Amino acid sequence: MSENAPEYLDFIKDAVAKDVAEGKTKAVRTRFPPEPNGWLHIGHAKAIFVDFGVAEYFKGECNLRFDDTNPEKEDISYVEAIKRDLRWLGYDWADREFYASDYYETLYELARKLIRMGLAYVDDLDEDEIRAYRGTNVPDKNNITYTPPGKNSPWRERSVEENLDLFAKMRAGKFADGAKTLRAKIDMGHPNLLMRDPVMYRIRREPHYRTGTAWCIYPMYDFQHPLSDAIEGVTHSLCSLEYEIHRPLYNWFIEHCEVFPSRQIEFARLNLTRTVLSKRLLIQLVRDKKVAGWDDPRMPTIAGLRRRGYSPEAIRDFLGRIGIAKTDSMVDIQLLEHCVRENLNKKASRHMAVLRPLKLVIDNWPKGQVEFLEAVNNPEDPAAGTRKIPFTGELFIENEDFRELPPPKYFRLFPGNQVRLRYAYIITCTGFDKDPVSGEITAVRCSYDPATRGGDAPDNRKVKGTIHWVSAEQAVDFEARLYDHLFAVDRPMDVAPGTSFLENFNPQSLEILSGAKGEPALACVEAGTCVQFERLGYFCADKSVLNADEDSKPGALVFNRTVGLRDTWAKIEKKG
RNA sequence: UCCCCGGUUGUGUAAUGGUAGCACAGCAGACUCUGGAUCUGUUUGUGGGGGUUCGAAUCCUCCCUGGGGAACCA
Repeated sequence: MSENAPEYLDFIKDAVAKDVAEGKTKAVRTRFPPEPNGWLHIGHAKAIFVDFGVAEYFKGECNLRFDDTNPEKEDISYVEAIKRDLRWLGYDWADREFYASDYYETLYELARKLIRMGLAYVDDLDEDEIRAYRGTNVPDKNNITYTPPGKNSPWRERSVEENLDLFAKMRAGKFADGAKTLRAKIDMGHPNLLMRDPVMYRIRREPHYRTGTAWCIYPMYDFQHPLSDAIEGVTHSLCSLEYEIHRPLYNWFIEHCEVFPSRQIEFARLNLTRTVLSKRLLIQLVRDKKVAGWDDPRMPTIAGLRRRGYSPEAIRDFLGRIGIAKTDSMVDIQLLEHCVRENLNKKASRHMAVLRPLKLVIDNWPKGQVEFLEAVNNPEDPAAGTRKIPFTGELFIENEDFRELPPPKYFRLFPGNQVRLRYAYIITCTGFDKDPVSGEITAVRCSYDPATRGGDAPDNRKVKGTIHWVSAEQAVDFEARLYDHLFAVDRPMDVAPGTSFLENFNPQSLEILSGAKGEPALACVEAGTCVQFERLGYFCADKSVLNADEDSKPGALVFNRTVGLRDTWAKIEKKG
């Protein structure tokens, strides 16, 4: 699973290795803790790669734990989706599938333990009062904000007995939602605001997707997470940078609850150019109908990438290359694209397809004759074999492979020029038909050289251009969906204040071509399979996880462009 | 304001006091029945000042700069 693993240790493995060497850790155990409130995306994949990767490197185990302590947002459907994507990515958690919600009773007892130790108390302050007492930023007389020390809650010094009694009543539903909280008694003057008596439990009469109405109090992340780790014997709790400031609190709960000490280590989350990786923003794209859904092939979700044609190997290769560090970074999406190309180049079988068909007529071709020409399925993999493709006197070629007036360095078809039809014959362009009204070129005319069958030139003459084609009569029709980056700029979030990132949405992120033509073999490509259309790019027969009846199938073929081939010509043309 | 964490070519990431390397991108060339693939070559970097040291990306210090935090979310 760690193909392309670098030979050096990243800073996390380095730290874990030291813990092992010093005997602090015997068997390494990590965990991947998704909250079941959304779909997994490539950013999560990095976390998965780190969590499972570190465990694997030290021959330990990584648990899957659903961090489900907020009943308002979570749902079983997300659990299923997360497990599906995790498996697809190639990860296995065996029987170690856990839920923080299974720990509610233990967590409750640990909270009582803290109360008995005089380290937790029931507070009657409401939400706004808690914020005010905490000492959130306030503007002073010069309108400069500052952070004053917090003030103790008037309920902070309740007796252990009273706290125990009130906490039991909270659980029993004797109080209204939000009327009381259980708080850790730490230090209202602490410079780290999170240490100013954080809330451990809140009252919320919201049915939970797993525990139903059994509980009306729910534990908060800061209290629950370190203890869930402890319950599972997690030795290293790896998370993103934003939790760095939570670490003192994480350690405080471990120390005072006197439980198994897990070590939290933080690393930078993934950012990718020309897309967004935040659940909130992704939801907005779906809600505003900018994309067709969570598994729209433009989405950076695992399901979106899969539908786009990305393979798990390509994604893992990418994750291995970007490295792990504490620097906030913005990875160029071209690296991801490089990884798919490299992966698909090795395994995708080649086909010929024409996206924007232009009729090509071979005037000296024997009328009605059909020949079957041999084509290799994958030049990178001889074992993939060959296939026969029908060839006739009426073909479709790519519209952009013909120019009435060729620009400099253009070596495809133009009047008088020779090109090779891939695997077929060398032809010479003799002219073209033009609609006198619209000025549109309706057909290109040429003659073929019978001595060049298969595409070889017996006289060794140099033919610079080779273009792809499809025999008109035998062609299968399909719909091509050409996908491009979701956003037209590298950093979609960089917008003027008051404007939305949606301003940067790329209107050309999807182009649908309904009249595409392909060689007959395309009719049998199964939904979900990726192929290369020669000279065009990698395409994946559409397959959605949501509605199977929309899948690509014979008679209704749909191919999604995963990524185009490297296009040197486009660069030349751009430079002029 | 306060607290925490960062700054190595265009973008990521190594070098753990001892020759600043790798990948992607870029550029140039070779080869090619995909303007693909492959191969070769190549441009660009330690945020700044001071200090310690024979020697500093690395240690100290000040400054600059970026990110994060101040939810009864995770």
